[in-house]
Amino acid sequence: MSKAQKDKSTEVRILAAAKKIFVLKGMSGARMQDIADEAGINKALLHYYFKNKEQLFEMIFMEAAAKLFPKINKIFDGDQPLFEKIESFCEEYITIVTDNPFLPLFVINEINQDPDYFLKKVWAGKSKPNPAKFLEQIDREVKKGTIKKINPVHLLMNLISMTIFPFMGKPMFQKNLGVSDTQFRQLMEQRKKEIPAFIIDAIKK
Amino acid sequence: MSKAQKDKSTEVRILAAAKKIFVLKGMSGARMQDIADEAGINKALLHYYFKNKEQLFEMIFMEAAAKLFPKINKIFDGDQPLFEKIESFCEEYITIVTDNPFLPLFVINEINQDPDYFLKKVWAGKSKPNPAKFLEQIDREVKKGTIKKINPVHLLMNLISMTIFPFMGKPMFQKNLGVSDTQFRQLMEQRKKEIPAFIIDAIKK
DNA sequence: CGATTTTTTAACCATTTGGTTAAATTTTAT
DNA sequence: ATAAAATTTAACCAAATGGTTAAAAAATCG
Repeated sequence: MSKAQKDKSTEVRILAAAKKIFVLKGMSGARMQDIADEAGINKALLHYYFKNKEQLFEMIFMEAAAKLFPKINKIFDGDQPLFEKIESFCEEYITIVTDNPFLPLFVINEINQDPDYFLKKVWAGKSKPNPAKFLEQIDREVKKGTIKKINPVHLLMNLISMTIFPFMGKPMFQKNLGVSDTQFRQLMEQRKKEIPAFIIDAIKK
Repeated sequence: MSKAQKDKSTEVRILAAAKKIFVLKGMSGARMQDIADEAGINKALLHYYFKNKEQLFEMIFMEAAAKLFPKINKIFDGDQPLFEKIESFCEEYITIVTDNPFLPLFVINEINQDPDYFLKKVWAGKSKPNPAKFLEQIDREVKKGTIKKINPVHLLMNLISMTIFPFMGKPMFQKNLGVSDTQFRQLMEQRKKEIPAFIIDAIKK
């Protein structure tokens, strides 16, 4: 059992352990025994708390999705000016993901495994991202002449890519650039300002 | 048909099938039976050609890595001016990945599973990316005053993120933006020019 | 044709894995 | 103290899975 977990309640410990293992290994790579070990309990007790792997996985996945998406939606759907929206998105998203660095790859993987399951289960109802408003906002700024002519979809992709990808490519970047964990953290912290500045430089007239 | 060609045709079918399954499901999610089915043969023959899953996986992974990395290295290491390098990278990389859309997620996943294995096996020797030259080149341009002041690492991350991520997030983007496969292909084609233009707008003085 | 190689069939094995069970033990709360 | 709940132990099961085997059948080639 990892010492960070020994004082928590059993159910919380299991969920934390499951999150760690699932997020690290994915649904098919995760072993119930690994989760039990990580939680410092045995398999029997694990099944005493959670019926089966699928149910446990779904809880973890939902929690992950719930952590990643609603805040984005709120920003995209909000009434801030475009540049402020971009700043808010980077700020909030990088903050979340810095504390949960493996979530993006985990979620992207599971979406790729079964896009429809994801659509049905996670985006059932209100939590579904609605980038329409954000896209229209970009379009309006283009037509007003405030920013350069750009396809809003590309701008959206650029924003999301620059914000998310470095976390998924962390080991690659680290091995390649010789960056320590602390340095990586600092880089991501910088990107909260760096990305908005970069984008605004790219599109402002 | 000669003996060697006969061998090769079945072997090639197996490799193609293995690539499809591994890249879709990952190492732990892939089933040998699925690969055999996909290749239109039986499990016995599959093991007649390939000793075990690990060996097969390694061949596929190496092939994938060999497809993705050496070309990048050549561009980063080349003698083109900075802006041309950025253009070449986007052009060539998007071309490769358009024909192998699942490779990036596959490779990123396996790197995350075991960064050191990757380092040792794939980047053993010359094929290891060496972004140093590219980074220094950016630094020189900054000092020359040709481009705005920017941390070269952030610029590199931005370039790679914008180029690679949309392929990994394809299902997400498609579900969210209502984009068909053809439209997605067109978008990626556009990004060959869009990303360099975006970056150059962001950094040029 | 006859020898060799490829492929199938079909059974089989060992291990892993998700999951169960029942009894015993420990902890917690009343 | 005692009942209830939490936890362990340890064995077990069934299905999935990677891998093997031997013999037969089909294709290939000299």
